[in-house]
Amino acid sequence: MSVYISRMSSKRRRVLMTPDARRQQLIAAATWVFARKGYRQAGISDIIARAGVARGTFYLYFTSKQEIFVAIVNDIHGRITRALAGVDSAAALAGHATDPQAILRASARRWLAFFAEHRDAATVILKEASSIDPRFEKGFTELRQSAAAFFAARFKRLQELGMARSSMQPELFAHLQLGMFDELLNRFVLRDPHADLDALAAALADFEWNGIRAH
Amino acid sequence: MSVYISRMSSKRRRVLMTPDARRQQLIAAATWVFARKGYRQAGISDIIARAGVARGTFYLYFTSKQEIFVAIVNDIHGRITRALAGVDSAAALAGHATDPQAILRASARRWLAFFAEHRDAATVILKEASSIDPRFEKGFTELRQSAAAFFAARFKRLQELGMARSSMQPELFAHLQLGMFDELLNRFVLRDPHADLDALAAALADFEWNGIRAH
Amino acid sequence: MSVYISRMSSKRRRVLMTPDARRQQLIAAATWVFARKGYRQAGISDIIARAGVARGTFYLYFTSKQEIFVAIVNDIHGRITRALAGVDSAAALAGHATDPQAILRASARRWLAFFAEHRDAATVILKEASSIDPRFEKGFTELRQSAAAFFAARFKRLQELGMARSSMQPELFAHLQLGMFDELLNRFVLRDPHADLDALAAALADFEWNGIRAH
Amino acid sequence: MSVYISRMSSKRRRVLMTPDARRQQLIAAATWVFARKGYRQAGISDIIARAGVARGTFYLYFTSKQEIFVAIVNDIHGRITRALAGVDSAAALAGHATDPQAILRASARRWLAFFAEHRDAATVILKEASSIDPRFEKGFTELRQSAAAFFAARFKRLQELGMARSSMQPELFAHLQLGMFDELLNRFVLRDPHADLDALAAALADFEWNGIRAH
DNA sequence: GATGAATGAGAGTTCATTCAT
DNA sequence: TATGAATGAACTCTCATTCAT
Repeated sequence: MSVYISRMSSKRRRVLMTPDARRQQLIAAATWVFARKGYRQAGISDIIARAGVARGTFYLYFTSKQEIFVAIVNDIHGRITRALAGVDSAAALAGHATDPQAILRASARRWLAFFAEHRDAATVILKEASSIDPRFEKGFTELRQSAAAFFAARFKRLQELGMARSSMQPELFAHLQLGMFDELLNRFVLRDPHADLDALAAALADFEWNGIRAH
Repeated sequence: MSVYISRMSSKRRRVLMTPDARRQQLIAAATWVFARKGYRQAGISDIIARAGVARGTFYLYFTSKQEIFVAIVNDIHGRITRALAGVDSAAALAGHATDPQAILRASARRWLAFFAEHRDAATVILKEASSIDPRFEKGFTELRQSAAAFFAARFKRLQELGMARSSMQPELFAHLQLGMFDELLNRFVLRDPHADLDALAAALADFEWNGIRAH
Repeated sequence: MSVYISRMSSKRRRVLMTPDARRQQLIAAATWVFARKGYRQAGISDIIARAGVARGTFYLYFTSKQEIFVAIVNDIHGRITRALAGVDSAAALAGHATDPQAILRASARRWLAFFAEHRDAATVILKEASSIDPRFEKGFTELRQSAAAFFAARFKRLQELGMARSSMQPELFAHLQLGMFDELLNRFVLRDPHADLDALAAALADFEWNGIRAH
Repeated sequence: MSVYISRMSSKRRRVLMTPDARRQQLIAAATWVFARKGYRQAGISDIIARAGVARGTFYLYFTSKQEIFVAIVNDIHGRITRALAGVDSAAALAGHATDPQAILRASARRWLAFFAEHRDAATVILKEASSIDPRFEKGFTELRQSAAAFFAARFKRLQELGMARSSMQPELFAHLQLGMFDELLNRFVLRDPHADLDALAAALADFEWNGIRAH
């Protein structure tokens, strides 16, 4: 029965695209699939079904499932790196240079927005980052390292300006911040398209700046 | 090839155990395996090899790979629940009731120690918690919920005592705390058997209590 | 439609065998298949269909198609080596020690009979020996080397006894003999179960001994 | 990846050729490829890469991979047929008409030289001749038949002249000769561009004429 | 004519699960 | 109860062939 159904629905119309466009299309499809099924659970079948191409087409652009995954991670890494460059200068330009908490808030807001915009890619990263597959270890480590280094550097600047306590280790703080981001993304942002990013960013910055003590 | 080897060297001695003991033995083996390979990478072969049991025996105790995974999560959930009951009272008993930061520190210290003691189980949880598999969603959600609720409740008590700022939402704080815990465990505790738990707990409590502002 | 047919005819009865027996059965099936289809053309499907086992069963005994091929070649190599040991002594025992042509004839007869008995294996060797696949190069080279060395050694003995011309290089003669054997097998023996091996062996020995000159 | 490389470096210049020239070019490329990789290992990709032609172009000249293979075999068959016509007359012209061994030697020398000159084509024939593929059976059988018939006819002439023993069957001798040729080509000529063809031809003729008996 | 992106049947392989012993 | 040989659906990947440009 399913044989007949597939026979009827198949006979795909051949659609030609430039290699670059097809590649991007496949990366998009794979991101979508990986975000929903996870790397191992997802099959090439899912990806090509989503992209609407034949099996062989996939292997015209990527030599393996692994390769497209790396391509996705690199793609995101690139976007993040580019975004990173803009975050601080943008925050500074916003004229809050003298208000650290405002800087923290603006920065957090931008990060949350960035991942909200790249929901699927962010999901892939968060879901698979802890996967044990050693073939991907490198990509994820670099990604996380980049972020941690960025946060640590910014914190150090605050310390040098005498604004942040010098008793706090920058690297440790960077990781705590990463952990909080992960959780906020996982819990609130990625699950809810209408999450109030402003409120989350404000609360986070407030906590980071003041702690929980009632002064 | 390996067939011959096993035939020659093993010829497993039938070790009789009570059903409960067998079950526990299998859960322990599976925990060890899942922690190292991840749920999907790990095969039944790995588990039975570690347990020293035949293939069929596994299915005498668990109807599927999925089921033993759920059993592991439930097992841990139980341990955590039991541990949770002791954490606060223990902290209180320690006589720091009047020093909130000390309470936070002692509590964090206990949590870190708990997971350090259950390294493999903790690894399984952290690695697979973000797995998308909806069959596991429930177990993980409950686990996390339990922890979040516990943290939120404690924070609320601090607020009621006028020790913590009332502008901070308990639920949000609970999640931030969870995120920081995850990261500390992942980055420092689970990777390093000799991690300095005291220092980590102290730093965490200090940050939670004071934030990063230079007062 | 074929779906239904296969559904009806499938549901294989599960037949248990000892690993050794199953292994031999698979080697036999693969030899049969490779002899008829050639290594690359033949699929695992053909082998398991012939053996009447499931796909997975094959991989229980061989890790790859390549491996079972090597197993076949080794199997034959072993048989040949064992046969080689018997050929000459047997020929000598036959009491023809003083009649070189009779020795050549008896030896040829035995060789032809050996390959006639292992028709499929012989076919595999002859068909695939010239295959370019470098993964099999070694096995075949050894096989051929063994045979060539054996022939060369025997010829040298004849020379030392003053029975064979010393102007003929043993190694070259060994190869010429191999070439003739190949052709006889290919043309006459392997294609025709009723080939007159006595006649072929006699003609070959006659030619080797006397050449074609009318004395 | 290679996609980018080829895009950047190639952008193939449309080289216009007459259909016949294209066809020959493709046959040459395929011969080269098949000789090195074997029929099944070789891909259309290899052939078009060697020919510097697009995928579709190949199918403009040959309807299938199989067809170009047949074309190669026919091509060689034609060359051999043409060469055959010249061999004997040439040998005769050389004035050795009265010395049968010299005729054998000269003939062998010419054959060896012919295949040495068409090394790749010869390799293809020898490697694939034993391929089981029934689609190619015909071509190879004809090829071999032609050669065998030629050798048999010449031998018969020697017999009629009373120079060769009449007890030797011409057809059998023809095949023995073919077998020896195959082996010499395979072992010595095709592997070594500097093989001493004179020596090989002399040794072969000597053996054929005199056998191995010490007279 | 010529191109090369696209196709999809079919290959080899894996592994959770079953069942004869 | 315990065993481990056997199963087969599902997976990743290949490549001769097609066809829109």
